[in-house]
Amino acid sequence: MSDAVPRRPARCEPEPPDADGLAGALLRWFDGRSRDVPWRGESDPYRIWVAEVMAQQTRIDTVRDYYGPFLERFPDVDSLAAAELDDVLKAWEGLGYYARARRLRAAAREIVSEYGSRLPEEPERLRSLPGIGAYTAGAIASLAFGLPEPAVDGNVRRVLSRLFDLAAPTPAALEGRARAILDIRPDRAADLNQALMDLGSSVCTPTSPACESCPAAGTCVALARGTVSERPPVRSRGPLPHRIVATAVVWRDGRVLITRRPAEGLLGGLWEFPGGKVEAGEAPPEAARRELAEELGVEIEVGEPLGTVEHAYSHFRITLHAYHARLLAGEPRPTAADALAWVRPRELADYAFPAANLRLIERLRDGACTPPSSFG
DNA sequence: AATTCGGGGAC
DNA sequence: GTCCCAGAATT
Repeated sequence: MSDAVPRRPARCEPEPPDADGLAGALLRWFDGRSRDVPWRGESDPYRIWVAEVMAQQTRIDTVRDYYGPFLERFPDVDSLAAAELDDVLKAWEGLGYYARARRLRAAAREIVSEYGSRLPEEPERLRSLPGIGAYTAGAIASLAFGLPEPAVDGNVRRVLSRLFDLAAPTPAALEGRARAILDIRPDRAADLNQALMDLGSSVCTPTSPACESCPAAGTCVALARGTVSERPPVRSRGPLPHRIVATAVVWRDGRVLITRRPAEGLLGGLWEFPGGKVEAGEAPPEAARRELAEELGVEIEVGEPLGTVEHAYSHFRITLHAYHARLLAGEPRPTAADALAWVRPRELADYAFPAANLRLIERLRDGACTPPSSFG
């Protein structure tokens, strides 16, 4: 792969970083650092796999809060494979990207049935499992099995883009550069991968990187050329769409109605209070009545507001208007949702909810878990 | 190559 | 407010 080899520089440009010296510099720097990622020191491939999936697009400090409890709940591949999806999602509640939890469980079942409950070592086989892409396959192969496989995450992409001053590198090009570094010390591939990631998160940061204290500053082409702030390029996004949503907390005999979202798609498999989009020119209570009629086939009376929640997702933001309500006619049947349940307020803690709904549940608890007197 | 898919922390 | 995070899957 020709991309793996740095091109010869034009005259009067800095020497290209030689992978040889670079690997040594990275390892010396890495060896002197405190090791604080939650799975550092782990040798169980299962536990490393769980950590890497949790870490996808998620900060380490966030993963830290979920990692221990998840492993306590699901200590090995077999326990995860045998678990109900609802229970896995509950352990994932608040982490986001809930397809990860569904795929993690699906992959566990495949590992049990196809691999005798042991993760395969080969990157290609890892890559074929649900939820394991190029990065995670390389991370597991190197961290758990010691193979010299690249693991290019967002940090490494930024570090390599700067070290080699690459304006728009393809994934294959980045993996080639990473592999060239690993091949110098294949015996320490895991440490080199982690050094590149750690460097990106602590020194070679997106804005105001600490180049003066970077172990690779001497061979960084972008630093020499003054292009660090342009590597990698930022692509600006447009303004976030804004959705206004109305939801109903329907009470009956001291229980509230919740519905489960379809497994696929946004917030797949999570529970929520039923409701939907407020159409133009529509008042939120009116929207709540219409949505429950359409989705559950019931007529409701909308009562006093429970509160309003603002919440931002990656690609849009919502304003959530919630109201106490009660049934007037009909027995709810899930059509858009794939299940429903009547639960006591304190039992809500047993179900996995999106963050915005958790804010509503908080308010229910502040209200002593009781409906307005008129809805008792 | 572009989109979808969460949530939160840093700035 | 914007950006980005130890990305994967789909189109």
